[in-house]
Amino acid sequence: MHQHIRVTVEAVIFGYNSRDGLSVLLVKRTIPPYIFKWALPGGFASNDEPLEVCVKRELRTETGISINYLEQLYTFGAPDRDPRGRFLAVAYFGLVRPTALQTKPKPVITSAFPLGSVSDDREARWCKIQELPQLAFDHNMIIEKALTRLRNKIRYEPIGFELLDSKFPISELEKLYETLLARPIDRRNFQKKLNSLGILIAHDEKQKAALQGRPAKLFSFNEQEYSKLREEGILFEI
Amino acid sequence: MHQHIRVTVEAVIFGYNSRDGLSVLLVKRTIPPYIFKWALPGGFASNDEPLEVCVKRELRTETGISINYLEQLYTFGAPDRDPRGRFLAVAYFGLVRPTALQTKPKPVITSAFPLGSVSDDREARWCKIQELPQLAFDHNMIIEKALTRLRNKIRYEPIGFELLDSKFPISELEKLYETLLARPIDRRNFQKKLNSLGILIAHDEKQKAALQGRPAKLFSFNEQEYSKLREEGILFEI
DNA sequence: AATAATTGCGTTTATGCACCACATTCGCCC
DNA sequence: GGGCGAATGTGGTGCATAAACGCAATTATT
Repeated sequence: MHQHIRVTVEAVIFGYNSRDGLSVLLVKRTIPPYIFKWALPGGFASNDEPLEVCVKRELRTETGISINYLEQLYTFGAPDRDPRGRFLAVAYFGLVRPTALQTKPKPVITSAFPLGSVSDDREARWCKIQELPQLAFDHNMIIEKALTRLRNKIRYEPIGFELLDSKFPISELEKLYETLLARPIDRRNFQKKLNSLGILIAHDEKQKAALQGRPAKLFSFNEQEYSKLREEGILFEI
Repeated sequence: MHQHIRVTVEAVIFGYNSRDGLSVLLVKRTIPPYIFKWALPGGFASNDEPLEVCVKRELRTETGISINYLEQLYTFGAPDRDPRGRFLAVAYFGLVRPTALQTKPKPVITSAFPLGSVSDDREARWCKIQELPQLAFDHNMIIEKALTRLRNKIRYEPIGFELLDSKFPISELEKLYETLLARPIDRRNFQKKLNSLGILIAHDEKQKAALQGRPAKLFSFNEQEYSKLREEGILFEI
């Protein structure tokens, strides 16, 4: 008997800012099944492209978002996960900087919505992780898996930086970790740890427009130093 | 244009003993492409089964090995990874106990061979990871990925136990970790750590047939206690 | 009975983490 | 301008845990 399995790629894209916490990028479906339901951006895999290229293309056309980090998450293949028949979903997991969060994600097909407008027929949006609606297919489960991966991975790989602007105050990084790990972190020990690792580059600039209090120094992630440490077997751990 | 992507499942099955170190289960291909080359056990995904069920079935029919732990590893989808056309390989990652390593893996496929027969033209075997030949397709790369996963995972999840007999001396576990992490571990601290976690059950039995030296007490993994600790947020770390 | 090998348990030293104290630098208000 | 609130930068201390090391106990071998 001949094999008949179709393949889609899906993307769980996380964004973060200190006001809203963690958000996920969603698109509204325009065709059945699950028409008008929110879903993960994604679509059919093409016959000749690498899977990762497919995801990036779908993301670009469906949301116009430029991603900062992308890795494969998991392949979902339950026989009944799609009413149309047997579908594999190769899910990816991505991160964007806060600047991408501020701009409204918009399909490139339609002309741009004015920034900040909230129209009911919009087709892509950021949704806070705590406020996720019921999504199409098994997409809630996919996000759950991506969240678990994110929470585990930031503890031993420096991917948290990918969720912040390239220059950031340490307190921002700390708040990010507190949000994701759901536990308080000692400000001073956190700073001391990062300083002793030497994977931060201090800048002369200072944070502008702090709401109140002393403006913080800005830092950026020292990728060179990190890969050097990695080779020496010293690992990042929070 | 219509999508035409076929799907296979592949399994990287690891076995361990203190004499040979880590080994991988291989099967010899009997059809082109790569005919007579060694490859990972696997095959076409069926239309209506969950992927994991497919892998287990293929493993049973191709090698007769009973596996002890199985999880999804990664989906390989480079457009040129199979000369026959576009193929996705959903790779799984599994572990067996040493008893499975001692018995020669044998295909149960054809009715031509009686079940227990061990013919010289056998098509499945264990291969030490240091002695891997060039395999069919991208299977060397798949094993590389599985190895990385194994080495990382044993550090924070108790899957090392799945590579040992259900009752084992602590020194066996320690040697396993030394082999996989490729660094020496202090015997006494290792033992203390496991004892303080309380995830080992001590047995009255002692190791039989030690080559020399004092026979060691036998222990087994306390799954109940481990899942209890897990719920309390205390995690396993070596 | 001496020796080698390996296990089991204890002691000391170093490191990391929770917690405290205080100076510094900004905005804001009087 | 000076005091105040709020947040950042930097130093330090005590405790718990991990790393490093010592040594006796148990077995096979000779």
